[in-house]
Amino acid sequence: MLTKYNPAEIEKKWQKIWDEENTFAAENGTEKPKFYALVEFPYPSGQGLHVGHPRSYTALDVVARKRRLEGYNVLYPMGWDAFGLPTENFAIKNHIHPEIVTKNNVARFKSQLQALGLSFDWTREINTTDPEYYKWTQWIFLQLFKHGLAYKKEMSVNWCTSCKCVLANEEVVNGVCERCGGEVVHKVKSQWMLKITEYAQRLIDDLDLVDYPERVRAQQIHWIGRSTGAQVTFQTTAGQPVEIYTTRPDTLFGATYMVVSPEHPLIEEWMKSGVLQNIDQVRAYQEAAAKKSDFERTEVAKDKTGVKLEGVMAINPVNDREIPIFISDYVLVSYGTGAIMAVPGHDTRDWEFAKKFGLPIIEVVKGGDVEKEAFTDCATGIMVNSGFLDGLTVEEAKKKIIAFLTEKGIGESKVNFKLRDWVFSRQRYWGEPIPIVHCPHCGFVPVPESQLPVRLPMVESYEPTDNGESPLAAITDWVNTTCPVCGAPAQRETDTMPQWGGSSWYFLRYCDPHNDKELASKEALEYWMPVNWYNGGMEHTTLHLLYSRFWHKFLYDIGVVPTPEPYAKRTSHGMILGENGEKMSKSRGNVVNPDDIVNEYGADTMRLYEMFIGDFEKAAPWSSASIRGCRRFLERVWALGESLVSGDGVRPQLEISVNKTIRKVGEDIENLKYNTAIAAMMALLNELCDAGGATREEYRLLLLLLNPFAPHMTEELWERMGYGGQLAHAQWPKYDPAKCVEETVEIAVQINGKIRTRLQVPTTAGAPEVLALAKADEKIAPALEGMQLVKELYVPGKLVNLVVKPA
RNA sequence: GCGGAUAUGGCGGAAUUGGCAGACGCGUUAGAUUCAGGUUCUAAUGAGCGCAAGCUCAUGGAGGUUCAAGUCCUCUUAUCCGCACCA
Repeated sequence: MLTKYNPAEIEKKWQKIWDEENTFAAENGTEKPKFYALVEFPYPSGQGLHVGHPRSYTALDVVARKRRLEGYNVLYPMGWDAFGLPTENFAIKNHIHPEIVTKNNVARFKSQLQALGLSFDWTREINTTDPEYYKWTQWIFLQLFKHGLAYKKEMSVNWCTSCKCVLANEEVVNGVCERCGGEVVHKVKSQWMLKITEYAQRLIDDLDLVDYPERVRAQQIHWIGRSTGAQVTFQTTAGQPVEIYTTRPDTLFGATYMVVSPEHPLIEEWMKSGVLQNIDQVRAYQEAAAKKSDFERTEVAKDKTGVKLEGVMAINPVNDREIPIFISDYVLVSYGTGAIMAVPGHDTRDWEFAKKFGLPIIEVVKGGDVEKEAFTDCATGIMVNSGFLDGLTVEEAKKKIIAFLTEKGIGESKVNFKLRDWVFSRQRYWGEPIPIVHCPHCGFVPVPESQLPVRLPMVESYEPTDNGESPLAAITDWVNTTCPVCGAPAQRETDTMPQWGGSSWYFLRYCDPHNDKELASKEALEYWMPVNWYNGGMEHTTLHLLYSRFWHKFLYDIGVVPTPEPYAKRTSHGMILGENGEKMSKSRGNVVNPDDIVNEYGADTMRLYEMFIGDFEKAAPWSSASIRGCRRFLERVWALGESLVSGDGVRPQLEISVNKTIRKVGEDIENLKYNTAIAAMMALLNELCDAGGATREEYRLLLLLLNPFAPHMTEELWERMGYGGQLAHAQWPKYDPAKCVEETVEIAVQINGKIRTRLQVPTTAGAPEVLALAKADEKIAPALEGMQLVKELYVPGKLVNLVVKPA
């Protein structure tokens, strides 16, 4: 063969062949076992591919390629999550239509991905901005609407002043916009909402049905934030009762005041009815609270503020004591009932507030010093100053008080979630139009399914407006329509969906991407779902991952999909950092462009390096020095093929190494341990070189093992060596467990836990035999002289430990 | 503050149920080859002591359990990620 390894040439060659032959196309409706591998489809940004993308894509490509060799029908698809703000902003700035921008970006991304030799089934490529795709995104929205899970609500929302757009709670990070870092303020707007809260419990419970990493599980559970407590009714001197929520109903006797959020609706009533005496003061506080941005609100979270409501008192239902009512922004209108009973003795926030406003602090659980700080540790305490609860433990008191409240009809046990409903409206152009018509007579009317998709109108200007209206609102001949029910003049909904819409079900579309009758056929879904292995970033844990589980559960409930969960197994890769250990970013100047790496070293080296860089689940800094080691390894593999040694099959002295490597590479790939799988292949290569070269069969096995990582090079060598057919259609090698065991093992011999010598013993030797050998050893025997043998241990295949003491 | 994780050579990282710490790679050093340089090959490479056989110390820190601890327990420090007035 005697040619130099030239990745540029052979990579192009094989990419062309794979493309022309559709080598990696998945088949619907075969008898073969299926395997559905999925990676998060990218947002085709203007910057092109990042070196972080291939880490995830290559990892599952390795799995997908291995599964194919193992005889599976593999679905490993790719597509584009192409709606979104950066495209729209770029389009506005450069006066190019977002559709064109998207097309260009997709073309660039696709060629970059293809240059990496990823075995995606490109016949199933999808694009969320394709009307044939978003038709079904809209269809799902209509089903949600018809089942009462999509509703419109006047509410205070997060408004990004820079994007000029509403954000979901999940999109607000540290009080600023997750995407652009812009200031987020509150704005009261009428918004489409999705009732994800209806699924809160199931989104927690069904985590037991799937295989997710602990950190993902924990983060989702924490985000959903279930708590159990009680809702209790407090009467007031003004007449109207106030409902409060507490997780500590046992401390009810210690409630010395009440706090309601500044937005609590009862305040308006008390103003109107005239019972409230300090209206001006209360108004001023409400306005100040409303004006604060999310950022300020979290910044100044330390110091408690508030105003007492003069003229109205609440009545503690267990002892009929009148207690004052305050408003304070430490109570959130959106959680629980927007009102709390304050127990300063046993809640830190209440304690701070009570100290500041000079309110009484009553100890109701013994064990702390409530004058010094709130005693919140409820596990140990015994109830005091609590009437009929005195002497009980906290747990007993909780049960007893809830029984008491329930019997009197003034309270009940109650579960609350931190999870809020999903704000689903965006006031931007480049998104799926929400398929609803506003009719003055009929209200919100769904667009008939036969009229889907509601296409985005082609327009000249799609700039966001300062008044908070969608740019679509200005396109009157699109907005004005007729009511599908009564035929009267009506108007289209002008808000669009958030980017999370299209990505909440895309994995279903891959099963049957060209279906124009359904989002995917029943047969296709039953065959392919659930996704067997889904890899993606941690940043999507509380956004995409939660949203898509919610949509999927809904679709399951209405009989569209066959599984309660979309993804059987989820894994998460670590980030690839810049060479300086910091996150890669343009401003830090540490960005590595994958194109440059492919050009300089080839795609196979790039793939191999990204899999070898470190623990797959952890962040790892890029190293331009280390990547050379990967290229060197491939060159050595190449060179090994040039001088095969004669011999049939695997030579006896290499049988064990070869079998062990086959086992290790296979197992490591399944366990996300790509780095050690590669290390094992490197070790085998070293051994083959030490043995003077590889036989034809040994080399063939090495190429098979390496193929998922370096598919082009191994395919080329497979052809040159004439192993027959294409490697892509070959069979993954099997190992013989009997041949993974050496004939002799090296045993460490310790005296009192310190290693004295090493011994070769037959693998089959039993404990007495090995111990006898050890004790007779020339290094060990003298050391045992005059000592008393207290204990002798033999760990099979590992070590002997002789415990001695002076006789 | 709460939740999750991490800490091992100069660097990235290995290490089944507790059982020989540092696999594999990078880097470095020496030598060989080629030479304009890179490439390639061989050897060495945790630290300290020793001519050597060898010894001692080493997995963020301090204790503990154990014949045996990177691994288990307690405390502690640092870093990263997520959440954060959620009653």
